[in-house]
Amino acid sequence: MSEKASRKGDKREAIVEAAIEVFAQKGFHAARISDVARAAGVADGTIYLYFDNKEHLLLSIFEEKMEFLRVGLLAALDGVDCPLERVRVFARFHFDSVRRHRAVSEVLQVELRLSHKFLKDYRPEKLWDYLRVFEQIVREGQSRGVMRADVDPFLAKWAFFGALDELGQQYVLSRRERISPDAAAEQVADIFLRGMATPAASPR
Amino acid sequence: MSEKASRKGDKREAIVEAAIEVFAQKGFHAARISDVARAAGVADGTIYLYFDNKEHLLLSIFEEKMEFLRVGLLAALDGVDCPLERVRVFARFHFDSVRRHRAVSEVLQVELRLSHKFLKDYRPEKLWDYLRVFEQIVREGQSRGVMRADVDPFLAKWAFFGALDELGQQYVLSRRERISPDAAAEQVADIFLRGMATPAASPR
Amino acid sequence: MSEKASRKGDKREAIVEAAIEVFAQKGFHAARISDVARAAGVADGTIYLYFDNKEHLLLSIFEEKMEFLRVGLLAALDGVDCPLERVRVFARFHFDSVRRHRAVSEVLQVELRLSHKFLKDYRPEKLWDYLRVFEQIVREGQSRGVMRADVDPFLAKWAFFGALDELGQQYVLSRRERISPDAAAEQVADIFLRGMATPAASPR
Amino acid sequence: MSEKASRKGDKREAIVEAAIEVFAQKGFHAARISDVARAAGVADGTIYLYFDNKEHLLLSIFEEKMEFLRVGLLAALDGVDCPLERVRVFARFHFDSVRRHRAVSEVLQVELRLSHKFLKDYRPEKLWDYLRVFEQIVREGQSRGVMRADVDPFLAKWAFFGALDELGQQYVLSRRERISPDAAAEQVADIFLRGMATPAASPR
DNA sequence: AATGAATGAGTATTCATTCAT
DNA sequence: AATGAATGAATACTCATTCAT
Repeated sequence: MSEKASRKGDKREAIVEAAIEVFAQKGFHAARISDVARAAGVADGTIYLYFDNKEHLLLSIFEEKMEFLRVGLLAALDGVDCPLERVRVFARFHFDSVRRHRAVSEVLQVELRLSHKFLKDYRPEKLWDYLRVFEQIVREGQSRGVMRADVDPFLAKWAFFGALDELGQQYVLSRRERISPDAAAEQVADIFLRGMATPAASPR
Repeated sequence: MSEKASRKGDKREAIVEAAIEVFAQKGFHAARISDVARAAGVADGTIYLYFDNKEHLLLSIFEEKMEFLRVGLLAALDGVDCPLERVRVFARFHFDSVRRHRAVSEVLQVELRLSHKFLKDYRPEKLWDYLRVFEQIVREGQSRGVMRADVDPFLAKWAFFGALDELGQQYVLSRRERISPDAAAEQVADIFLRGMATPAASPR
Repeated sequence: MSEKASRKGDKREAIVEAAIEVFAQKGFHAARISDVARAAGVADGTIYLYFDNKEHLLLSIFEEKMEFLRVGLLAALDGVDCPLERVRVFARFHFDSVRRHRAVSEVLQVELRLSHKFLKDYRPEKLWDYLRVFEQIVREGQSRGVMRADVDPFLAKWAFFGALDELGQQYVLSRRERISPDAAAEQVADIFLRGMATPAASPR
Repeated sequence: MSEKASRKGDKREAIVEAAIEVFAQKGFHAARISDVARAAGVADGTIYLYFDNKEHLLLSIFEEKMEFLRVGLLAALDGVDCPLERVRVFARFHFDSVRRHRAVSEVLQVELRLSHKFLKDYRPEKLWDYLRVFEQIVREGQSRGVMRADVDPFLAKWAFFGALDELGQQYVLSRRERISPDAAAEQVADIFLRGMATPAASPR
């Protein structure tokens, strides 16, 4: 990779990281492009060489970080065979990511929801990819007979994500650490695991 | 009630209902005060006789509708004794409300989150009141021995709300009716009910 | 005078006095009609029964207080024969009025100048009447030979008023009492008196 | 000076000059920022690159023009030794400036007073600098024995300025030229000169 | 005469985006 | 590629005034 290309990558990366910090701190709407530019050490106009507009910058963060999350999730699940156990690993991985990348999580969970585009027009394929992993776990659990056949994988997927995301939000937004990510992971895992397991497979 | 008082109430009510429709349709940010005023059949300035500013109008909708929701919930729960059954009634009531008051739900679930103030500064006491009902159900279930003692009522509450809210959002935002509120209610109820029940109390 | 008429006068008077206080305190522009109404103990609309509009209220204050000032000036000058001495009495009377009616002075000197209408369109006849007294003093002084014939009474009048008004403003606006109204009166009187006197009539 | 610097200076200068014309013609309050922008040939937003807000623009005009005035005054006084004569030169210079920069004078004398901030909060140091020249003339005249020792330089300064300013206002605001700046200068000079001179130094 | 709820015109300011250099 | 000065659209809010009661 040439020096120039390297610099190019650096600059784009600097903007993304600066944007995450600025968006997490001030919120997407209150954050000005010039704030991000200053934090990234570039000129305002430079941002537009890498991103179409302010919203696209937010969406790029979303896409890249969700993909990063999905890859990490697959790695965490690697070697875990039992579908019930995989549910627990999923929950643990999610809350662990929230804890380790707090600013990123705040942007993903809070600011991204603010984007009307995201909610109404944008199709968050990367989120769907991430959650499809859960859906697969359920289907596998059902075919193995450890999860109830009358669980709707599609609905369960959104319910599971809602639970993770809401607790993640409460964790990120609460200054006082009223929520332990570890405890949250186990609680959500316990509930969904037992909630979806067949009586035979259910832990006592 | 005197003619005057009646009219006065009507005007405020008209503004609130108009705001719900306009916010649901155009989104809080895109909605202009003059849009709300026109829809309510009042002058722009009149809105400021009843609400401090645009954001306060949104928050007022939240407060009033959440309170309405909580009262309805208590009525729905009235006469249902078993804590496990009460969880199911809660879920059913929630999705029923979403279906019946779609615009309100869209504002509460989607547009409200646009408000940075709501997310960062505002303390949504009315939401907490609504969810506290669930927390009480869990505590009662635990003292009756039908719910596991190692369920954390606080965490379970937010997980439950996250599941309800996420599915509610998917329902409200999806134009194609991929999600049936009835099915969603039963799924969430099933999962949480079984997920929190003691083995003895768990349905087979 | 009937009770009703009396009340009517009282209400108008209350508005005028309230307006003087409010205008002096907050400034004409920053003062809201509702501020004046509250201070006067009447409804907003009531003010419009007595005054055409906000500006007219200010102008009415000006007219009435300037007339009051002119009458007081004539009384103060009564019995003072020597034109040079009359100049001194004028200066003393002016600063004495400023001191005794500070709020009124602030409105007259400061806020009134803010009225574009006053400066561009409005013809402040009452001010002219007040200052015409000075012009007459000069003319009398000239015909008696105690004031120089090459003094232009018209120009001298405005110069004299400018001096009085500027010092009055400095007095009213300075929180720290850097200016003594008494000293100011004597200084202005001394300068104009000697400045306009013939060498023969000039005090040594 | 580089091309860039030149253009940059031009743009700011263009805004200042445009503002003077627009403020003089329509008045500060009636003038819209977009009026100034159009007159200056720039976009509305550009004005905010150089000035914090509308009021700051007015104050900047004041500062710059008062400084310009003071420098010109010192040049006019250069070589004039006698304090009494310097008073006359001051008066002539002032009215000459008013005549030659009518729009500037109108803004300084009339529109500036519209600013509540100017009157109540702002400390017009540049005006003080300008008038301090007069105060120095008086002190010098006293130490040379050509001006009465009982003249208060501070009070005389404000009286003198009041006279100049009031006549300047009457000149600027009167469409019909009822006031000759030359005559006004001589009148004010004559009165203050004789009014402050010692009997020995007083012109016959 | 008095009220005060309702009106709605009017505008400074922000900031994402562009583009000449 | 990078800059950053310049642009200009877009809108919540105020408050003098009105008028039905």
